[in-house]
Amino acid sequence: MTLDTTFSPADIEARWYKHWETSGGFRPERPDAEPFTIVNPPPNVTGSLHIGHALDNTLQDIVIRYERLRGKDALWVVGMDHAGIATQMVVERQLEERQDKRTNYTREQFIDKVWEWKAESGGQITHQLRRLGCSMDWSREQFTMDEHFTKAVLKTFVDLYNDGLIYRDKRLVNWDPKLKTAISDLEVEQQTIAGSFWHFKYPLGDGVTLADGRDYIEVATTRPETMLADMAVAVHPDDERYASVVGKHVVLPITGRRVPIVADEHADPELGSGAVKITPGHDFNDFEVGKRAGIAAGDMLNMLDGSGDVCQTADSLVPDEFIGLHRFKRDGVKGARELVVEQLKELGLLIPHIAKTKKGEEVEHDAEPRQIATPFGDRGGVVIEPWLTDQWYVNAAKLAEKPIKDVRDGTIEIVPKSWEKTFFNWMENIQPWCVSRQLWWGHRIPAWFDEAGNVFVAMNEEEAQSQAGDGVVLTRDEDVLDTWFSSALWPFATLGWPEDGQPLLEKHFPNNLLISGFDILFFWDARMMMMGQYNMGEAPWPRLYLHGLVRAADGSKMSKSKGNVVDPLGLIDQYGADALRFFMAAMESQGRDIKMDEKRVEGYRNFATKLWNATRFCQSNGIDASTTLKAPIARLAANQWIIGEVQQVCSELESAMADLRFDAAANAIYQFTWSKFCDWYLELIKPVLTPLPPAGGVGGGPEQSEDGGAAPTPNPSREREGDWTPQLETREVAGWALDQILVMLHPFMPFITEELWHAQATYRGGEKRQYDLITASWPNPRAEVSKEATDAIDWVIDLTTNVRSAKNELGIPPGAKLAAFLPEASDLAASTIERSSAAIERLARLTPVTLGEAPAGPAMQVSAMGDMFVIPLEGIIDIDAEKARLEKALASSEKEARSLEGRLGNANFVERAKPEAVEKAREDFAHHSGEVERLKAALERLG
RNA sequence: GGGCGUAUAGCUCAGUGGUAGAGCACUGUAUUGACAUUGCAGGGGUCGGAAGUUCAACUCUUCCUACGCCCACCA
Repeated sequence: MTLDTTFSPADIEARWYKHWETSGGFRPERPDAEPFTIVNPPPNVTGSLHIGHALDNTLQDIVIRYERLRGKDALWVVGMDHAGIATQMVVERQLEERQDKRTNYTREQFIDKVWEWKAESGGQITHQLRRLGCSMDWSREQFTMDEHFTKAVLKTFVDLYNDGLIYRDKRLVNWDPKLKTAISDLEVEQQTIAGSFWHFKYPLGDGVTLADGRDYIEVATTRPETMLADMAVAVHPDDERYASVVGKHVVLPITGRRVPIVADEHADPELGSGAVKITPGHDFNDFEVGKRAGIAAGDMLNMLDGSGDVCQTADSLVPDEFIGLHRFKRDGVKGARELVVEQLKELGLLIPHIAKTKKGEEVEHDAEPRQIATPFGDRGGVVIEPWLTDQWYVNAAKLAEKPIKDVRDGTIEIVPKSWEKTFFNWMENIQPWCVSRQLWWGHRIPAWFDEAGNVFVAMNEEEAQSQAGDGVVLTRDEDVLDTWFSSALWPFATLGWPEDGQPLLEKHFPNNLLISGFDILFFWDARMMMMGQYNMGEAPWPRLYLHGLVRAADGSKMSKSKGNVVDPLGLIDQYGADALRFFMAAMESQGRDIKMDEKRVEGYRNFATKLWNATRFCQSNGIDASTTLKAPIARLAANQWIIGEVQQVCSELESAMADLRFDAAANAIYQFTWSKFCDWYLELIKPVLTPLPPAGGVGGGPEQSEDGGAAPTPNPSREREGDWTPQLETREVAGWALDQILVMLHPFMPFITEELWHAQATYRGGEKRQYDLITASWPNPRAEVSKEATDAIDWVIDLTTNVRSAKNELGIPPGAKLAAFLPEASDLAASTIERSSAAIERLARLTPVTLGEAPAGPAMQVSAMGDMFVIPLEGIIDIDAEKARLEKALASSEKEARSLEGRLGNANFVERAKPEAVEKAREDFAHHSGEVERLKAALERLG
C-alpha cells in the first residue's frame, strides 16, 4: 500500500476502530493465556465524554493494549452506571419542559420513561470512547440496572442485612431539599458563603436570674429559623456564669415553649456568650447533645413538612404565620429565618451587632456578618438540611477493616503511595453509610414491612412473605439504593457474580489493576474494596492507580459555569485521537494534575506526522515489514547500533510500564522514534540505500566501505558471502526496527500505528500482513550487538554534531564539504573511518578524511570523542573567530578539569566516596584534561 | 484544626546524593527526493528561602514563605 503524502487522522481512525471491533480485536481468543483485567469506571448513562474521561480511559487503554501485545488475555470490562439521581434529574427536567412532572405518573410509568430515555439518548459516551480508540470488550457491555446486576445488588443487601451490617436507623441525615432525598456524607460539599451571625436573648423562666442579675441567656446562631425546634440551651458544666441555672428553663420567644438548660461539654465557654441553643432535629452536634441530655431520637422536634422540603410543618409547635414558609428567603419572599429575626427584634430580644465604620463611628446592625461553611448537595446544589428520618445504613466501619488491612500489608498497592495516608485517614474514621435514597430510579431496597412496621429483608416478595407468614400484608420499602452501592460490586458483578460456575469470574477476579481519578477514591474505590472483601473474600485488585485532574491552561478547574471546558472530541477532530492520547500519557506523571496545553497536543500530532513520513521514506526505499520477531543478524555498524537502541528503549518502556510511569514510557518511545530512528538512523542508512556517485571518478567495487562510501584505504581482505549485501541487510534491519516502533508505540497511538503496520507489506511485492497490529507481539529484541559497532556510530554522531556546530559558529555554509586530516587517530577512529566513510561524508560532510598530518595553514579543529580533526580552510576561515571558539571550549574544559582535580585532591572524597564515584571522577578528569591538552595544541597550531 | 501536594529555563513539565533535561516559545540558519506538521545549530536556570546531615545536596532532614487540594469544625 502506498501512503498518501499527507496524513489525515479522521479517515483512518473510524476505519480501524470499526475493523478492530467487528473482527474481535479487543478480546482475541486466548484461552490459555495469562489473564489481565481492568474494569472501566462505569460512566453515568447521562454522561458525555469530558477531558477527565479522556485521561482516565487513555491510561487504561494504554495498559490494556500493552498487556494484549504482551500476549495476555486482556479483558477491559466496560459498561455504564444507572446514576440514580443524575438520571432521574435528566428525565424529570425533560418532563418539566413539557409542563409535565414525575408525580403525574406512577412509579412504574416513570421508570418506563427512564428506560425509554436511556434507549433513545443515554450512553452517548460509549460512542465517544470509541473515538478515543479505547479497546474495551463491548461485546459484554454492562449496565448497573441489568437483571443480573440487580440480582447481585439484592443478594449483597440481603447478606449484609442478615449479617447485621445493614440496619435501619432514625438519625439525622443530610437531606437534599431540592431532590427530596437523603444523601451520604460524601455527597455533601462544604462551601464558604457570606452569612450572618445573630445574637438573641432567651428569657429565663420562673423568675430565675443569672449570677450577674440578668434575666435572660444570650445565645448566638447562624440559623435563627431553627429556634422554633429548639429543645434546650446548653452551657459548659464548668461555666460558673451559668452554674446556677443548669436544670432550670428558658422560655422560647415566639412560641413560648419551655426548654431546659443543660450542662454539656459541647458548649464552649470561650465562644460568644458560652451558651448555645440546641436543635437536635436540625443540627448534627445538637443531635448528639440532645441524645446526651436524654432526648430520644423519636422525640426530637422536626419543624419541616413531610416532603422534607423547606416549608414549615404544622407540628402544633410552629405558629401559624410560619407555616408554608421556606427556610430562608426565596425569590424575594420572606422565609422563616427572616420572620424569626423580625419577630425577635420586635420583641426586643435581638441583641444588635455594633460595628465601627472606617471613620470610627459606631453603627448597629441586626447581625454580625460572617463567612459560614455551609453544606450543599453536590447534585441538587441547595443547602443541605440535617433532617431526622428513618434510613438504611451500612456499617462501613466494619466493612472497612479488611480493606485497611489490605492496604496496610501491601495486598493492595496504592500508586502513588502518597494517597495511602488519605485513604487510612478516611477509612479509619468512617461513618455509617446512608444507602437509602428517596428516588424512583434505582435498585429498590429489598425490604418489606408489615402493618406493624416489622421489616422482612429478602431477595423477593415471596421469600419475604414466607418470612412474615401467610396472610400478613406486606408493603415494599419505597426507597432505592445509593448508586455507589451497586457500582461497588462492579469488579465481580460484571463478570457473572453471584451465579455459580462463571468461568469469566474465576479467571478475571481479582482484576489486575484499577485506574481511577482520586476524586472517586472514597465514593467508589474504597467501596469496591469493602464489597470485594465482603462478597468475594478478596481484594478486588492488587493495585490502585490514582490520577489527577485535567485542568484548564491557566491551572483553574474546568467547569461549565466558568466556560473554560475543553472538549476532548474537539481536540480529536483537530489533532487526531492519537495526539490527544499521547498528550495525556506524556503529561501523566504521578501525583500531579495535568494542565491543558494545546500546543503540546499539536506537537504530538506533529510526532505522528513525523512517523508517517519516516514510513513513507522506508517504503520508497524498499524497506518492507519484517517477518521475524527476532532482530536480524547485522554486521553494519549503523544496523547494529539501531538494534541496540531498540533493545534499550524497549527495556526503558517495559520498566516504565511496570511502574505505571506513563510519562516516562511515552517520552522514551518519543525520543527513540524521533531523535534516534529518524534523526540519525535513517540518515545513516541513506548512503547505503542510495550511494552517492564516488568522488573523483573512483569506482565502487571492493574499495567501497561497508556503508556505501569510498573507503580511505583499500581493504582487500573483506569477504562477501552468499547473497549478502549491505542494502539487503539494511532494508531488513530498518524494516524490523520500524516494526518495533509501531508495536511499542501502538498502546499510545493505536490508529496511526495500525495504519502504518498494514501499509508496510511483508516481502517485496506486497503480501499483506498476516495479522493486525492490535494483536501483534511485543518486541523481544535479544540480540548481540558489538560494542565496537555501537561506539563507532556514537563516534560518528559526536563528530557530525561537532562539525556542524563549529561550522555554524564560524559562519561556514552547513553544506560545505571539507577535507579533513586526523594526525593522531584512535583505534576507534581509524576503524570507523574505514567502515563508515559514507556516513562521515554524508553527515559530517568531511571528505576525504586522511589519517595523517594536515598541511600547515589556517584550519578549523574539531574533536570527536577525543580525536582532534584538522580541517584546513585556507581563505575561508576567520582565524580570530576560530581562536575564540577554541578558547571558549578550552575555558569550559579547564573549568571542568579544575573542579574534578579539586575533588580528587580532597582526601575525604577519595577515601569516603563510593569507589564508582571516584573512578568516574578520574575518568572525567582524564577526559577533560585530555581535551584541554588537545585544545591548547590546536590553539598553538593556529599560532 | 488535621492531612496531602506543588515550587527546576520565558511557558508547561521530567529528573537523580556526584554539579541539570524535554516539549513549546525565542535566535541564527538550511529548501529541487520521507517530513516546513521539517532539518541543523544556538541562547536561556545561583533548581522558592534559610539552616542542618554529608567528602559531596536540586536531590535527604528541619524550619519558613507562596500556591493548590482533601477531611473535620466554627453553636
